[in-house]
Amino acid sequence: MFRLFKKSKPVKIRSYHESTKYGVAAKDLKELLKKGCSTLKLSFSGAHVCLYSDGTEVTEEFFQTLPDHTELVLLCRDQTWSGVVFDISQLLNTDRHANDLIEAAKGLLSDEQSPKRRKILTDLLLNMEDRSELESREEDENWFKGVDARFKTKSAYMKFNCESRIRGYMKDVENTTKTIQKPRVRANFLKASKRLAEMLKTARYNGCYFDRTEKKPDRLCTQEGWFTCQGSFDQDMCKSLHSINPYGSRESRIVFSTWNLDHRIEKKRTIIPALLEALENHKATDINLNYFYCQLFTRENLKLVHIVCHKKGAHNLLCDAKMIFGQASNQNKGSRKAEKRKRSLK
DNA sequence: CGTGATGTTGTTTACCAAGG
DNA sequence: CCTTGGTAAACAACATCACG
Repeated sequence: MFRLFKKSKPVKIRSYHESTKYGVAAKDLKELLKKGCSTLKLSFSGAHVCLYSDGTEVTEEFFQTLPDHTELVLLCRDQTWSGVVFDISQLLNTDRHANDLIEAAKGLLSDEQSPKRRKILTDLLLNMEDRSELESREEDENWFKGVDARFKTKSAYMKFNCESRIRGYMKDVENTTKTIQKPRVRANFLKASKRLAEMLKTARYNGCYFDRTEKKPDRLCTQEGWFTCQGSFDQDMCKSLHSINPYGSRESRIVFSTWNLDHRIEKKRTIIPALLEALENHKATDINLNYFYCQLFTRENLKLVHIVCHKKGAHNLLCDAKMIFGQASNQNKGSRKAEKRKRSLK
């Protein structure tokens, strides 16, 4: 007598995108595909199955030899599953397994000899041990190690850090005053410089850029403190997708200090000389100081970049000649133009 | 041609002084 | 007193120029 019924084999099956596993019993591969496609709502045509663990394709023959409850992945036409690059999305969904993962990585690291593997493990740990949700000194003492005692919260420190960088730019403007020979120009420049300093002070040195507690358009980071590299001055965006959260750990905070606020139109090579030249030939009141303020100190001309995206060579960008003049008499015209430009940039 | 000095781009740190 | 703001010194990478 023929064996009419083969015994069904129970396996666990999941799809490419969803990590939820379903138990399915089938007596052969065809039945598995049929049942699998229906539970996972996938198209039957072109569907195939492989091992979750290492991506080995499951044939009819191979299927019969599988142990019960083997974990399998049901793939559509053209999809492949690499067992080595195992379920990355699950790794990123770390909140649930974060502590286990951290412990596991620390364990591996403790007797790891290969520098490359050490690097990978330490990078993983650096990103997993994210304390960015903590804000005060009491909550995350380690983050504040080496930070002046006057800072009580991370945001306050980051804000100061930003202010101090931007104050440095103002310093450069002030310092050029001393180098000017002609007394008339020098006096004009000093006046302009004083006015710029006033404007900057009113704006609180734009410290809001690094402060995650600031409102949306004012901060450069997310509410959690994530900053994204804006790409080198001549690129629209960063190809390497650099990102960092200095609020996350002491180490990230320190590494963040290597990130730069890069002037697209360069401060010393271009902006300051342009201001100087304008003051040589024109009355101070004819100059659109607001334009210079924006180029020197605001995100209109500043890009936050990872150090590898910070090009230190000449940028060869010029100030907009149309914007340099006409602050008072052409105020309306000028600001309308500025609005127009802003809109067309978006 | 390479090399060193100088000046540009930025950053951090320690320290000082004025003011609430 | 602590906070705030400013300064000076140190660091690193790159561009440019003069010199042997």
